Amino acid sequence: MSRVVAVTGTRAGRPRDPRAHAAILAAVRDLLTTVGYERLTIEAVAAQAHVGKQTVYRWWPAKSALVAEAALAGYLAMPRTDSDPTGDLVADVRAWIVDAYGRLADPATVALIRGLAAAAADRDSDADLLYAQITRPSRDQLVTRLAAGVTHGQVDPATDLGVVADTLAGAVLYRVLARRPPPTADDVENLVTLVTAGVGRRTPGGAAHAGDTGR
Amino acid sequence: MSRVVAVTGTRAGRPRDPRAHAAILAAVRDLLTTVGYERLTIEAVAAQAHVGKQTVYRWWPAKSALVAEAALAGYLAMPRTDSDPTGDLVADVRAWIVDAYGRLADPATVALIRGLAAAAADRDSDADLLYAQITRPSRDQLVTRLAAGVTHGQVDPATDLGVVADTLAGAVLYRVLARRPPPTADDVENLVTLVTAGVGRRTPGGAAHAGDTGR
Amino acid sequence: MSRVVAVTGTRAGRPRDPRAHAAILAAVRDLLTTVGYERLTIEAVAAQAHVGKQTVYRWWPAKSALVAEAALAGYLAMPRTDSDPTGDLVADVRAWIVDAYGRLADPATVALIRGLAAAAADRDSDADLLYAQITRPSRDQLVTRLAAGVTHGQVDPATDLGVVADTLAGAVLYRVLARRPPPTADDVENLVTLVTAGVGRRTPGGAAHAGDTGR
Amino acid sequence: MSRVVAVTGTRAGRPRDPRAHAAILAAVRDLLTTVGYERLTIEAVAAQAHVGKQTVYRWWPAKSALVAEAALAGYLAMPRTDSDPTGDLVADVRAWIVDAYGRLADPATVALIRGLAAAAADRDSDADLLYAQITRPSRDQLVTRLAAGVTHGQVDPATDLGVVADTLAGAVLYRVLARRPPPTADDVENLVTLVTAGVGRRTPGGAAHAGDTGR
DNA sequence: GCATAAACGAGACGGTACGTCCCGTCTTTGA
DNA sequence: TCAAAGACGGGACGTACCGTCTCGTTTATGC
Repeated sequence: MSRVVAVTGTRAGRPRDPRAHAAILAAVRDLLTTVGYERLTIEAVAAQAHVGKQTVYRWWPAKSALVAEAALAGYLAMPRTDSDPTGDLVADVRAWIVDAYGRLADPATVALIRGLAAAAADRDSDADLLYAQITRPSRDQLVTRLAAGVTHGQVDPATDLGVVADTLAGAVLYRVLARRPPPTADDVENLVTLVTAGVGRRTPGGAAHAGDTGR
Repeated sequence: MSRVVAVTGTRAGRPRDPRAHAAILAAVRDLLTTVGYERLTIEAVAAQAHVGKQTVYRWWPAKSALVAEAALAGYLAMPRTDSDPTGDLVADVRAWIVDAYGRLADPATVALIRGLAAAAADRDSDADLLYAQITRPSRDQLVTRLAAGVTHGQVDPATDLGVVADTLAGAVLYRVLARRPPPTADDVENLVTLVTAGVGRRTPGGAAHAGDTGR
Repeated sequence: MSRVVAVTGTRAGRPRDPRAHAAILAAVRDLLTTVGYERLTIEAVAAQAHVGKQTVYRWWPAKSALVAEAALAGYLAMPRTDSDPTGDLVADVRAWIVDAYGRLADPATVALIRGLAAAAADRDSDADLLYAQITRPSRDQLVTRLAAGVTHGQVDPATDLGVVADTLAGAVLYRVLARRPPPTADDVENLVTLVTAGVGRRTPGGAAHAGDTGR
Repeated sequence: MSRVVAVTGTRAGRPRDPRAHAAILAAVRDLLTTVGYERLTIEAVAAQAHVGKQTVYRWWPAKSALVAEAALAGYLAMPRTDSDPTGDLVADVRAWIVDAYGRLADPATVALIRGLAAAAADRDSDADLLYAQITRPSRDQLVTRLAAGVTHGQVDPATDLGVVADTLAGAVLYRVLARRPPPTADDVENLVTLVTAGVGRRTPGGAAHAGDTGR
């Protein structure tokens, strides 16, 4: 019957069980890989995690949020962190592209990305947050490499590196969603060429390059 | 998506009612716009179209097929057909990009694209078909313009135009799915620069970029 | 798409399946007997009847309604119809009481009566209807016998037979609900005496009998 | 219903809070009146009493026990204790009946009785205990009055007063559960007649009624 | 014409999952 | 040790849709 509220910040009541939390996210990842986003049900998640449905609903408002957190909680294969920029722009861009497509060899990663795409379609509020989270680490890595290119004089300083990174990330995502076959070595090389040429130093005052003069 | 009718003679029985067919597709488009793919139900489609559920199931096997046909049956805003290549590569690419983003001003178009993305995530079988249908008209138009660029000597003949078109389409699709704000004039210009520079004539025999020559 | 309404009274759509209807009521009776009203769940009813939950909810608004119909649909053991009034008031009343208590030997009957009591507690609207249905056949039979008693001059014509019948029915119901042990022969005899004496011919103008004079 | 406390010395630890105890019972009575037994939940009781659920479960094993104690802890309107037998059998019986029905004017009393009936239906173990507790004070009072009638020669000494009292109590309970409208003055009078006549002095050695005497 | 056949609106069917409520238990902080 | 708070695994609730299955009705072909 005491109505005194604790002064300290720790709330009364049983604290959240981290094991349940982790089991739920693991179940989401498994089910996403096996049955896909549309056929993933919260009922199945709870069952597989040996958890009451209410425990899921207590912490996540919707299936999309669940998938989002599962993806962001370290279950999404991340870019290799050990490949630092070499200073060779072409090699660096090629390495990034190869790495990005390479990670798509893991079915769980592909399933998570597709799930996130579907989740984003369901969550107006933070769709761009979700996409940012998916692509940011990769994107930042690419931006770093391009910035090194600027330093080495291989990349035009006027280039908006963000636009380049987003475009490349979009191209990769597109292949995943459209379920295109993995790119061939030629495809990769063409993409490398497009990007490296596209960001190369340009004559001041003109948006186009030497080809313009051939007109 | 609808059942193929035998070429040899018309079968007996009441023929398919085209009014019901159209009403269903219209209901799909409306519901996609208002509630989105995930919350679109066949029950609601049938109710809104004043049609029995069986009439829907008779002609479409799944929700994704319904959405696909709704998108392909003229409900998806198509690229303007009246803008022929001018021969000015920069202007042509810019026109294409502006046109592509411009069509996204229609909420119904955006809803259909998102719906198709979700449907494709659910249907391995025809994901690339769906994406091809969404992006092909646009994509072909861009390829045509780039090919004109080749003719005019503005585009390197070695360029794989398909890769360029896919990359640009992916970048646009990415912005739609991620619900990014509409691109600014600067964004567009940066994208134009990236692409036009990327496809420009290069020194033969090398993947090296324009910057190489300027050094 | 035709909007013409049929002239006939038969509604469109698939008609109600009487087999599902019967299976549900049978399941209710079984479960009522085995687990009792409180632990009877609609989920279990549907499962046992091999029926979808919605089919139950489509026709019955609540568990209480379900139990009510199960009881009234012939699943409640009824009074023997072959025992006509003999004209001997004491024998007739005794026969009625013995019969009433005898029917309580069937566990299903007892379970149904208890379930109806609980259901009536849940259904303000028609609790007295429910009780009337439970007790009416018995009650009417008793009223018939007492009426014969009036004809034979054994029962005071001023007696409100309904009050008598309700009182006796209430006494029986009370024993069921209170789970009293079955009445002994003496109990029955005492009850017979109470009633037969209570309805006996009285001197006109007075509510009480000879005992009054002792005052 | 609450746990028995050892007589030998007070145990260590915080003593039971009587305010919580009382608040719980009050909440039970309120909820029983407002929502009824079926929709009364322990969760709601705890919330309304500003008490933790565990505090309820610590002292009461089940909803029925809670309702039982609420009824017995002075929340059930009791018979008036100031009306002693006058020696006038008819007046005494009439007073008892009027008093019994009069107490049913209080909605909380009616709700408690209905709740107890439902609880008893759910708990084989103490159904008769519950009923005894509800009806005993009333019942005993009636037996006392009838016993006075025996003394005054108005009641046949062979009468089993318990059977009479139970029958009358059952009749009253029946009206409550069946939600019959309050009895009219005529109904009361008829019931008084039935009982007073039924228990009146009879000719020795026969179960026959007053009418037998040919009067 | 008149049978046959298919499509139609309607809606009941056996099911699955939804998101919520409550069960009875457990685990924390605080008195 | 009791109490308030509140998370936990679990079960049932009543609802929404799924995809299927009758119904009566409508609209065509073909005998």
